[in-house]
Amino acid sequence: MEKTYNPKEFEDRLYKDWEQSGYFKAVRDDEKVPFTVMMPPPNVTGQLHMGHAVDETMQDTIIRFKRMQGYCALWLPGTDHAAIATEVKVAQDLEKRGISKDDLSRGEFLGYCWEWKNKYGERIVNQLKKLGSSCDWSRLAFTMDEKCSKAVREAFVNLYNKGLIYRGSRLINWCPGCRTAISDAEVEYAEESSYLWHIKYFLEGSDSEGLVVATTRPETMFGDTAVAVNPADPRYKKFIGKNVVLPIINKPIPVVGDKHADMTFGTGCVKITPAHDPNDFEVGLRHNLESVTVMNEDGTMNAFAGKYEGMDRYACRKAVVDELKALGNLMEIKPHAHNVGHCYRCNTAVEPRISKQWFVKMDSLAKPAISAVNDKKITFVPERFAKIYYNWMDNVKDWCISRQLWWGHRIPVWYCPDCGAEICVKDDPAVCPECGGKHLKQDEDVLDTWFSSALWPFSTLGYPDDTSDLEYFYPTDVLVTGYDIIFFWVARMIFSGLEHMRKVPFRDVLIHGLVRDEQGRKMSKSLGNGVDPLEVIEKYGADSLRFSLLQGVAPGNDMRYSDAKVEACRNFMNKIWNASRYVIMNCEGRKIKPVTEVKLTSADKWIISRLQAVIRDVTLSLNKFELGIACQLLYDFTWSDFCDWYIELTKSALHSDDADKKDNAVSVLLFVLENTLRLLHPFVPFITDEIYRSLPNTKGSIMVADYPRYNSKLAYRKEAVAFGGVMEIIKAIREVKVETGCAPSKKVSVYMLSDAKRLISANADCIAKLAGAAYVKCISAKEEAEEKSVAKVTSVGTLYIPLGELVDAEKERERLNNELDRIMNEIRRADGKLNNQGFIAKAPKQLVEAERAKLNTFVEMREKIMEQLKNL
RNA sequence: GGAGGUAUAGCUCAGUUGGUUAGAGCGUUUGCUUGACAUGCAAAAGGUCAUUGGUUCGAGCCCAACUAUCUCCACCA
Repeated sequence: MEKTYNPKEFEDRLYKDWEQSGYFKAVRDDEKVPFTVMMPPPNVTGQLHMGHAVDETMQDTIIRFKRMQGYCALWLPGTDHAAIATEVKVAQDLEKRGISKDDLSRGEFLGYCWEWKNKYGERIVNQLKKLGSSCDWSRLAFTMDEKCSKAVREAFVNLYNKGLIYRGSRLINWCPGCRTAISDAEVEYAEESSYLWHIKYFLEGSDSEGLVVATTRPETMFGDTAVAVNPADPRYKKFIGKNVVLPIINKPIPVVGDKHADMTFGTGCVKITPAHDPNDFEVGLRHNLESVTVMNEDGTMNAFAGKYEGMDRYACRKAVVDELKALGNLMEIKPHAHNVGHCYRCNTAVEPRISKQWFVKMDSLAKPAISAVNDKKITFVPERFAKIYYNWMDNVKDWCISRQLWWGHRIPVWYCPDCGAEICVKDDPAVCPECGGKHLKQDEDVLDTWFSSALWPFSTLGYPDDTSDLEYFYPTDVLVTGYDIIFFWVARMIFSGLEHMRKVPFRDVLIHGLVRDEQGRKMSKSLGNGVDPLEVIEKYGADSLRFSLLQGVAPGNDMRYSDAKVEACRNFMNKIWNASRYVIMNCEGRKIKPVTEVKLTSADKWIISRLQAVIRDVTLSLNKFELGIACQLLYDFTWSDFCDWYIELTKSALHSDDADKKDNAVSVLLFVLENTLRLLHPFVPFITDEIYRSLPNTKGSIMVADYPRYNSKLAYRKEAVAFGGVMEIIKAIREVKVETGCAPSKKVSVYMLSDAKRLISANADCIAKLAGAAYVKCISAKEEAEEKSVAKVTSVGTLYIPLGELVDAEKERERLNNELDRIMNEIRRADGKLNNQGFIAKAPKQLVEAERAKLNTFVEMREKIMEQLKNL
């Protein structure tokens, strides 16, 4: 083995080997319990970022853990077509190549999309492999592949036939620059300083009385079909039901009473333009108002604007204001700051526009989806995210599922121009089933991306067919994803699963946070602060990246990425590497025995007991999805307990001439190391397998080894606690050396006055080795120690170290007094607790006992220290 | 406007049914080529756990209020 850990040497090689071995494949096995994870399909818009790396690492860790535990573990990978995002990317890419989307037919454009998908889909798969993802590649899915498309058709037609899908008019966001509808998520709001124009609309038949409306958009007045006032507003109550006259075009419109009008804002009167404002649209529906669209698709005014027809909306605004001023209708202009939506792509101000769209009725779907979480059929981890889910589900509106795009699942509805029929069927119809007409035209729109991703947990397993896989692997077990898509995706999977499968899609939803940059900012393209996981892997190795993304992270919390963290993890990998190197080197020519046949030293019993505790705690943590805690447990055990203590403790045996002792030591070392590697494998798969394969007592890959199980027979509680005393002595000797300025290289003599003579004698060699002593000798009276000794009191006895000239009575007194202060504090604290009647009466007995024992030890130590002080 | 998060060592963060002397990494100080590892070892400094109350025998943890900060949703005629 090389002296330093070099992941590049083995990561790719091991991954190929895993793939060839078929370990990733999940085949139904009725002897085993299934455990299923569906990978949230990354968009094929580009490449994976750090957020994906966290998501995939968590899933891989869980699936590897379950696989080792003997479950039939399926992790199903895939990618998402990401309708609008991809379409925009492809169009941009074509533009760079000098091709305009406008010059292409639908079919031609889709050809380019598939080209794009193949390229980036493959790139994503390669990145997933670099991370070590153990997913079943034979099942790799894509939201637009045949399987998923069939599921989409089925789901759509079923909902349609149930009357849960309908077509209706709605106000949508329209980008006059791109001349396309864009979704709410693609609108970016920015504050703009503008004006609030107060315009007087005269009462019909009056040239003095009227209502003053306040508006930020005077140019839309041609589309006004009412003026609204609050029905509770005493100022305007009397106007409700009367008509006012629109200036310029002199059109009478009614005054309606509607709660939308805020009495405290502006003048309290608001003009209602249902075709150009979402709120006004709602008001229009409530009062049966006409909608008048006054603009063309490109943002210029249309014929309803009369003489302004053809003028740009902003030029028109200015002109209208001027004219109103001239007419005497403009009462006031107030500066006003407000948010204006802009197209995320071309930054043009978005224009609300009425259009016909397809919707899913949400009422009947939402109810069971809410109950499923309420009834704990689905659990969010951490629990608080259930609130976010409820918050959205409780207020959910009908879901607009049509998009004016080309890339996506085309809506399976055909229109017959001959008889006017609307046909929704699973298979493309050749003729109109109503009239036999042959001129059927399919709806031009495609479905919202989330419509297909909502079916992901079952479309990938064969739905709508009744497959054996679907029966075995569905419902899936845990869904791992970021909190940012709880409502976009998680919620939709839940109601879709319940609707189409009659079963929840997963039992647990494990939510993680965002990865931010070192300054805590969101990683984004525009800031250019994104970190490419591949570059990190190249520099530090996949295991280091994986460990750094899991360690020290609480579920659901955001985390910051920093090179320093990955570097620290790389150092940990190096530690594992070198500890293993040490163990393997020492195995040479030794007889390896099962630990049950080894005569165990107290150090052996201590480390084996610690190992059992770690096995128990790591397994518990993993079952609760507390990956960060599990990592910390393993980190501390491996570095501190195993490397810093146990390996050092074995050195005196390994450097001795006693072959039997050496065999024993190596056997225990190997046992602990091998278990540790198996514990670590789900987190850091590469390094653990690489080492595992070179251990003398293993064969095959660690991937398919059993996950360690807690064994109470190997938990030597008493001995492990007693061994703590040995460690305390070692630390005490080291402290004395530092405190007295004794050269670390000087081998001191140590005399122990203690009741635990057997323990100390048995470990005298180890203590000497680790503390840098010549020897450790037990004595029965302090007089047996040499004069001019420094004394140190521990909970297992007093130790004396003769240091001759280095002993400075003054310094010694100070040191002992400091020590005494500390002990006195402890005594006061424990005393206070034990004198508290409430504590004695109500605290658990064990705790009270422990406190008593502690107090006794401290009191003993105090006596000894005071005696030392007297002797000085 | 609505919902939610966070506040613990100089920095980044753990701390999950409330119970040892509140931990880790990085950084800092001191000393070490200690036959696996300087990507290392040893020793140490550094915290009134944002603030104020409350519940409890006992609070970093539970409750209330307050301050700061971040995020999401809705949206401002």
